[in-house]
Amino acid sequence: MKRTGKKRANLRDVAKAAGVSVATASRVLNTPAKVNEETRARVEAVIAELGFVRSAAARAINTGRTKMLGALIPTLDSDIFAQTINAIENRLAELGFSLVVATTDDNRETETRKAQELLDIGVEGLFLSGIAHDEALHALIDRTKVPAIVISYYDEAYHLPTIGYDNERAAAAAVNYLLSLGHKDIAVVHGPAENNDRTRARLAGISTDSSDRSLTYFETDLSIEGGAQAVRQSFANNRRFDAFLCLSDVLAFGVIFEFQRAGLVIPEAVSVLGIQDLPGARVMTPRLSTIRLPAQEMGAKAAKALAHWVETGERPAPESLAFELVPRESTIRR
Amino acid sequence: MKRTGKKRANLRDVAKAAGVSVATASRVLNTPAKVNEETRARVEAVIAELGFVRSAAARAINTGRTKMLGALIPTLDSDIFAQTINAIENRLAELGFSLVVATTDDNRETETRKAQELLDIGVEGLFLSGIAHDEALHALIDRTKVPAIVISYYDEAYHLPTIGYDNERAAAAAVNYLLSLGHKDIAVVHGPAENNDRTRARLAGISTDSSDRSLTYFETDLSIEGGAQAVRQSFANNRRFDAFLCLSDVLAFGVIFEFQRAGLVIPEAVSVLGIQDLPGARVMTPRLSTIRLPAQEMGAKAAKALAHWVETGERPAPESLAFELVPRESTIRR
DNA sequence: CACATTATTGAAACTAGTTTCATGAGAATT
DNA sequence: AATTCTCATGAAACTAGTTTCAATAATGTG
Repeated sequence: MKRTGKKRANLRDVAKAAGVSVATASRVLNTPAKVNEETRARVEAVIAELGFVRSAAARAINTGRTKMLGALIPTLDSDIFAQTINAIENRLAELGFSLVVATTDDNRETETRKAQELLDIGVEGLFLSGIAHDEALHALIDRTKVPAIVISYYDEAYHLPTIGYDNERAAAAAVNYLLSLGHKDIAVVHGPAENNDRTRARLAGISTDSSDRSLTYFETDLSIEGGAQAVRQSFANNRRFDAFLCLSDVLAFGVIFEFQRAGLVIPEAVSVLGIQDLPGARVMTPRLSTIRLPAQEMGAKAAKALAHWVETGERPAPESLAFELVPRESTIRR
Repeated sequence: MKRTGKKRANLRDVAKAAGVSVATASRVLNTPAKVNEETRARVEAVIAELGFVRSAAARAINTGRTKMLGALIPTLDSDIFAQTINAIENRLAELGFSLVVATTDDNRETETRKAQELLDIGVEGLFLSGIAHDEALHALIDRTKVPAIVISYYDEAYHLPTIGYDNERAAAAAVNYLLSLGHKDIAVVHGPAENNDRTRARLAGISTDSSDRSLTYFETDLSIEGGAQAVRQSFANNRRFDAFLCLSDVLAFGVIFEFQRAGLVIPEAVSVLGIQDLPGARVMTPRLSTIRLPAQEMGAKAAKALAHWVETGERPAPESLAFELVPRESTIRR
């Protein structure tokens, strides 16, 4: 182990320099009201002088508190989680918690491993994305009893509290809107369904039980480029649709860009509908019609709920956040 | 404080149950080779049975290691940092470190406060964005001697190692490219300069010492909407330009969308150049010409450098990452 | 002025591990 | 057979704090 010159000052050093006991020095840090004003001033002066920083580890060992929470998310390299994580971090900072992020690449083993690592470093609670997880992760949560809440998903019946929107109903609202506009022949563009329960729930929401409509599925990368690819594939198949229902705004961006590249005008040539309402959606040309998911609100509520759970031991109730159809310029009646 | 039923098993419990000393139990965890095979098996069985998880805090208190690093970034709610942070987290995970993120809103006091909090919870190193920081933050870093490296910025002379690109030269390359295309009357769109040294460095790189060119500045929000606003303002002033130089891709997106809204065709009506090369840049229509900044590479290198510094005490050398002009469809010779 | 109450403070125990040092048992060397 | 060495192990010290308990000192009450 390295030893960078003189070691850091600890509470004993402070106590000695201030001529008090470690107990009193500790009190200055934790319950200053219980310490005589003069003594407190003296100790505080020494603390400043020595540049004393109390060890979080030693503190945690006694109180059992680390004030850290962990978030397991598929990736940070995507607008989709940015708002949520940002909102979580902001709210958590207000509540005095720190956020440790870990990305899973939508891989369940990775998720379980990283969850274990987060617990190892002492996080007091976990944010999970969606409800598809390894059995081992469930076992880990059961065994350690660590508070864990699920975001981006709402399912009242799930064994962990979920705070999110109902992906299935959001997707259903999306198709219904397109149907209400008279679209019959719809292309559905979605990201990988295999390991992504949010995508699966959305797919479930647009079930094709009626015969007066046709749904054609394009599974692609969950990215702008992925959306563009889906359109290129439809061109290659020489297939025209009334509308493109994109299960995520990023896909819709790619779809629109690719149609524009082909010289086609949205929404006259085809209606395009997204889900999410990313910041770019209302600025792009044409402005993207979409189902707005309250990412920010979700992050804030999830942060508050998990912090409260950790603080009080009271398990929060699941919360369903309302999504909202935001019709803009990329959809038109047919 | 809460007491959730029976408390968690600790090493003493394990030792007692296995009929060994805590020293031996500790050895099973840390230096299993030094323990007799039978004894080890017995202890391991007890560990599994009791569901023992060693406390990271107690461990950290002894070793002084938390294996956590902190990142201070302006915001997570922006594509700009997503790639970098994602790359950092990925690389760090490989190296056995966890990442704690803290957002600063480009506010220096917030940054200093959160830096202190990160140190309080025991991070062993810090990632900072850019070189504009509070004096108090510098003092904190000096005092605690915590390894800290700066990303998104390259300045060999800076008192902390910088790993990033030369914002000034990147911006210079951008103007020079526009000038080389014959553009004389250029609108420069940039985000808030006040608290953002990257923006300031980029502005410095496009100094207007020559008289055969004109630069008109639009300071706006660093967002897609901000870019759109700049264009609306230029319309309101009835002002036409040869080109829009956007000091960030997000601004360029907004600029292009707003021109398209006005029915103008890019690049025929006006050239638009960005800086960054976000994922959407090469997919949008028209594909955005930009200066590519190696965000991913930067994140990976920064992660490696800081981890190495923390592990070995060897301060890394500053690294300048090459930016690259990526001419695409949004610029044209005039 | 005697007694009760409150405010300060320190010694020591305690948190959950790691690590040093000493000891005893075998094994290897001379 | 005596000595040396290695291996396995435990006791106790140590990390850096918090907290309990007891002991003063100071103040208030009757």
